[in-house]
This record gives sequence, C-alpha cells and structure tokens, in this order.
Amino acid sequence: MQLDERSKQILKAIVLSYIKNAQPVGSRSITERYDFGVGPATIRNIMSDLESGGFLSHPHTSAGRVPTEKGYRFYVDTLFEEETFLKNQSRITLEAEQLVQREDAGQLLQDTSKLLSDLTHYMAIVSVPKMSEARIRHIEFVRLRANCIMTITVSEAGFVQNKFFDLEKDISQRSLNHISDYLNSLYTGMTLDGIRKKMKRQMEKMEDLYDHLESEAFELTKQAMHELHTTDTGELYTDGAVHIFDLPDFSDVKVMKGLLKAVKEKKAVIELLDKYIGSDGVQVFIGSENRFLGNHGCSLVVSQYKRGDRVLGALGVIGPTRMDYSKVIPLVDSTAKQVSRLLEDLS
Amino acid sequence: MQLDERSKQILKAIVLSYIKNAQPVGSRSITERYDFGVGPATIRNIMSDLESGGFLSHPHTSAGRVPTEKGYRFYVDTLFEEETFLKNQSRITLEAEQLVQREDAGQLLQDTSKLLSDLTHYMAIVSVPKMSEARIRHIEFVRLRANCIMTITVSEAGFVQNKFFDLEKDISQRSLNHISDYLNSLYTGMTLDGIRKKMKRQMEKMEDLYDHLESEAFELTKQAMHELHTTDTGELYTDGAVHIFDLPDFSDVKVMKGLLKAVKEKKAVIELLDKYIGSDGVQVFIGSENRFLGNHGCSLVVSQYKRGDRVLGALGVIGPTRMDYSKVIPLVDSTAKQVSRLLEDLS
DNA sequence: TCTGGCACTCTATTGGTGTGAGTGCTAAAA
DNA sequence: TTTTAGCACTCACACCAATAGAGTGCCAGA
Repeated sequence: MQLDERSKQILKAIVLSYIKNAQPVGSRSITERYDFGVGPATIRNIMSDLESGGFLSHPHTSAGRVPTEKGYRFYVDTLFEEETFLKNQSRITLEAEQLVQREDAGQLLQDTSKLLSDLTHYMAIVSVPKMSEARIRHIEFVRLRANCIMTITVSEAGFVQNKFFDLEKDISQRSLNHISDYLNSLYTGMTLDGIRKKMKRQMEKMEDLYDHLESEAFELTKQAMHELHTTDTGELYTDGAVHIFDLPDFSDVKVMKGLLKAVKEKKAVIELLDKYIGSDGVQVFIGSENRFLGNHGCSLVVSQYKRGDRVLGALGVIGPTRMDYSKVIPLVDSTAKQVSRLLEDLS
Repeated sequence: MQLDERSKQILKAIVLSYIKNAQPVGSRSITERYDFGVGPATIRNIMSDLESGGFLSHPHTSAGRVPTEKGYRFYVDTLFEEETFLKNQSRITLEAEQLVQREDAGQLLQDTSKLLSDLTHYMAIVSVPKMSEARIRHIEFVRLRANCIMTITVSEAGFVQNKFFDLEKDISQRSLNHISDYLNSLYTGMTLDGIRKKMKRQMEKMEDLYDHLESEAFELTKQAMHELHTTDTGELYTDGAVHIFDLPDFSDVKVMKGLLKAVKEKKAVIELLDKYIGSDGVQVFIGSENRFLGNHGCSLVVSQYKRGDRVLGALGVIGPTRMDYSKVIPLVDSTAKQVSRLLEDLS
C-alpha cells in the first residue's frame, strides 16, 4: 500500500494527537488543530482509506480513530524527523552528564535507569553485563571460615560480583592471597573461561611437573567459573515502575499488575533484552511485534551499550504503545552512548 | 472504658469479619455467623456501646460497623489468643527452614523478604544491618587503577559490602595485601570505628616510631570509615509490593501509588524501622499510631533480628490496617527467630 | 435485660432518556 | 475527479428516577 504525502501527514497528525491525549481522534479535531486546507469530510475519507490500509482502527462506530500497531510502526519508520533527534540531543547529553561520576559501574547503571525513567516518565530498564562473559581485571579470594570462601571478581568495565562457595579442602587466607596474586599477574584481561582453558593447556604442557600453586589456582578458577555459570542468570535494574500509574492507558488495574509482576520477575525482560542485544543503534518494538510486550500492551525502545567494541548490555524504556517516540528514541540513543563513554572512562 | 466479656467477643467477631471480608459488618451477619445466643437487636445495642467507646465507627447511617484503629489496637492487645500463635508456629518454621541455606547473609535477607510476602500476601520489608556499625570479620583492598581502590568488608554476620574510593597517593596491590593481612590478623571482630580508634591509640603510644605499614593501614581505615559513614544510609529489601493490588482496601489508585512511591524511596521506611528496632519481640503499629503508616492507611508488624546479643536489623510486614494480625504476628515472630538462628549458623 | 417489629436512612443498582461526538453516504460544487 | 456540505445514523456517556436491600434506631412488650 502506497500512501501519498498528504495521507502520511494526516497519519502523523493522528499519531501525534493520540500520543498526546490518549484519546481517539476525530476528523473534526484534525481540521481544527492542523491546517491541511481541507474540511473534515475530506479527512474522513482519508481516514477511511488509512483504516482499510490497516494504519488506523475504530474502537466503535462513532468514536474517533486510533493508530494501530502498524500505524505506529509506519510513524516510527518513515515519519520520524531527523531534526527532532538533533534538537533534543544537546539538552539530554547535558542531563546525562550529571550522572554521578563513580568508580562503581553497577551504581552507574542504577543511576542511569533512574535518569531514564525520570526524563521519560516511563519505566526504564538496564541490563547488567554477565560476569561469566566479562573480561576480568581483578580476582580475589577471601576465606570466610573452614571450607568456605568468597570470591570477588572485578571486570574490566568496573563491575563487581561476590560469590560464595564451599571447598572440599580448606585453604588458608595466605594461600588464597598467593593464588589471587598469581591469577592477577598472569591472566588479567581474559574471561574466567579463558583463564581456565589457558591454565589447563599450560598444565598439560608441563605434564605432572606443574607446581602446587598452579594446581590449586586452577581448581579455584574452575569452581568460580562453575558458580558463575550456574547463578549468573543476568541482572536487571529497573526504575520508574510507579510511572505507569499516571498513564491513562493503564487505568485498568489488572494490566498494571500484570506488567509490574512481569518486570519484577525480570526473567522475561532479560530474555527480551538479550534477544535484541545484537543489533546496533536504537531499536523500537511495538506491541505485539514481541510476545511479552503485546501481552501487556506496551512498546520498548532499546539500545545496546558497549565498552570499546564489546557489547555489554542494553538499556531502554518500556512505555505504552502510544508513547512519545520522538522524545524517547533520541533519549535512549544518547543515554546509551553516554553510558558507553562513561564506562570507557572507568578504565 | 471497661468492656464486659461479651462485648469483647463481639468486638473480636467484628474485627475478624472485617479482616476477612473488608466489608462493614452488620448486626445481622454477626448473629448468623457467630452463635452468641442473642438476636440482632441486642448485638446492635452492644455495637452502639462499642461505637461510643470509640472501638467502632460508621461509614454512614445505614452501613454496618467498621473497627476503628482503637478497635484494632484493642483486638491486638487483649483479644489475641495465644493458641493461634502456637498453632501456626510449626507450619511456619517448616516453611522458613526451606530458605536456601547460603553463606551470603544478604541473599538470606532477600529470600526472607520474599518468603514473608509470599506467605502473608502483603508487602514485606527487611532492613540490612549497617556496615558502619558491624563487627568486621574480614577486610580486603583491591587496587583498581592508579589512585583508586575498592574495599571489601565482610561482617561477622556474613554481610559483604564493596566501596570505591580515591586516594591521594597510589598504593600497589602488594602493599594493599600487606595492609589487609595486617588488619585482619590484629583487628577482626571489632567495628571499623573501633579499629581506627585502637590503631590511633597504639600509634600514639609508640609515638613516631610506628612503622610505615601501620600508618598506611591507619589512613586506609580512616578513609574506609569515612566512606562507610557517608554512604551507609541503610539498606532495605522489600518484596511483594504487587500484592497491594489484590487488596480491596487499596482500590484507590492514588493510595496505591503513594504507598509504592514511599516504599521505593526507602528512606522513610528505614527511619520507621530504625526507630522501633530497639524493643524486643514483635511490635504492631496500627495506622496513625505512626505518621508514615497513617498517611497510607496501613499497619506494620515488625520484629528485630539479631546475632547473638547484637540486634542487627528488623523485618516485618506492611499491610492494610485490617490485616490478619493473628496470622501475621506469629509469622513475623518466627521468621525473625529463624533469621537470627540462620545468621548464627553462618559463623 | 432482651427481643420483635417498624419506620427511617442511605447506598447501590437498574432502566430509561437525552446529548454530543463522530462516522458514512450521497448529492452538489469546484 | 476531487472536495465539500448536509443529513441520517450509531454509540458511549452522563443524568435522572425508581427501586431494592441492608442496616440502624427506637419503642413497647416479654
């Protein structure tokens, strides 16, 4: 279906109006608010065309038109004006600069989610990089009591994780320190899995001549790997869940509850982010283009953030399908870039 | 005002009925559900007395009676049957046993809040002990990059905290290890503040003969102390916020939102818990007996948990004023005891 | 002191009606 | 051929009145 320029403009006007007021928009209000130089009847005809094209729909016979998901998609894909992007860019970056400059990358992500939700008034989500895939800057073992130690891993990007596990054999703190020193001096910048593999290769080369320290270090690394892989299901920071109370779209308590519950469970959201973490730049998922979003009648604007060339995670905004894409998209975009930059600085 | 036995029983019946149905209770339904051997008219008279005594109130002329806060208070204080306590005890302890036996005390508290909210269907809150007041089992410094280190403190109770801070002078990881060793070997079991004071005394005694290591250790401890004191505003785990959607009491979206927002901010709740953390055993705060609760029309059942003789924090349940105290009180009680026991085991 | 009965009050529900916003269609105008 | 004006029609919603129902308060009698 091809739309002529005027139809596009009218579709855009309808989407904008609906984004703003959350009310079905009638032919009359279009002629009043926007000057297309035509009367309501003409608008009605065009609306009718747009409806048969699948861009608009009708709640009931005598209500105004409402954009369908296809309508939103069309709006986002083709009607989006580059100028809006640029107009907002400077302001947003300014606000993002105010993110506390911390050494703690986890805190940075948490602040980011708060910033995103405050600026958009929607719900923000930020996924935390998986430690099991991260390159390690530092690893440390602490003996808590007999047969029980804690490992602290700091990734290159500045994320920290503590893990507890039991050992068959008790190891003194002194030995643990030696092992940490050994690992840190030789293997920084690799993933835990990489460390394990490299150690294994080295040990095999030296056959049974490898020294005691190395063997213990290997065992510990193996355990830490295992622990990380079994428990590292991915973390998620969310913020601004309360905002959904302010949205007329979610006046239905059941929908609100469902969404809150789903986000609380986190798993579905993490999968959602993981799935689309691969592609570059901002992505927009509208309603039923994704199972999760469709079930809750909302959309997701998401972008990946990275450190150097490595994609670390994704951050984005979940809002109603009729959310203000022209604001949210550039905001998510610049926030992701800002986070990437800040993570770069923490090195 | 003195109530005779029958009045008490009827008051109790009204509170129970209202707890169960969240509906004003009429004289008729009392005679139907409970056998007091009297007619509705008699009940009405007694209700009238209870109302003038301030235990009941009237939404409007022809509605049933609703307990006032004074009514709840009376119910909780005097009508509570010890048998209910014991009856539930075994079941609850059983469920609490299933809390994952982890080495990580933080995880334990998080699991606890989930357990509490799952069992009660209200919102659960658990405060985390302040690291600045805790006795330290282990302290560790990690150099992240020039002039920037991270300290990891593990408390005796098993809580872990990471803090980042900048140093004027760069210190190598090797020196940091020595300092950690030094601190751990001499000062475990004291609070950070205690360590600092003791070191200072020792340094003064030895005057300017104290060695280099000790001086650096002292500086680091001072910094860590400072960092902990400025950022250690208290942590809070909450769970089950979504449950408030199921409560008819909070059908008003505004009230829900207010409560959620307040709990999200955490500060007010932490203050609330801190305030009453001193007293032993379960405490019940009903509605406007406390500012925070009154504003949101809810009550708090709370108990402290400890490790040995030291009170570490508090845990409890926030629910509507008409919550089922006979279930919640023993649950909170036994959960607190269970948590205390588990923390004891982690040593 | 308790009870039955009766009048009274107030809420919630139901059904009917009018209004307004909006569409769809058709015929006339441009 | 495109646009417009007009008109009939639909539907949601607010408003109103009537009614049912639950509950109280009070009084007279057991």
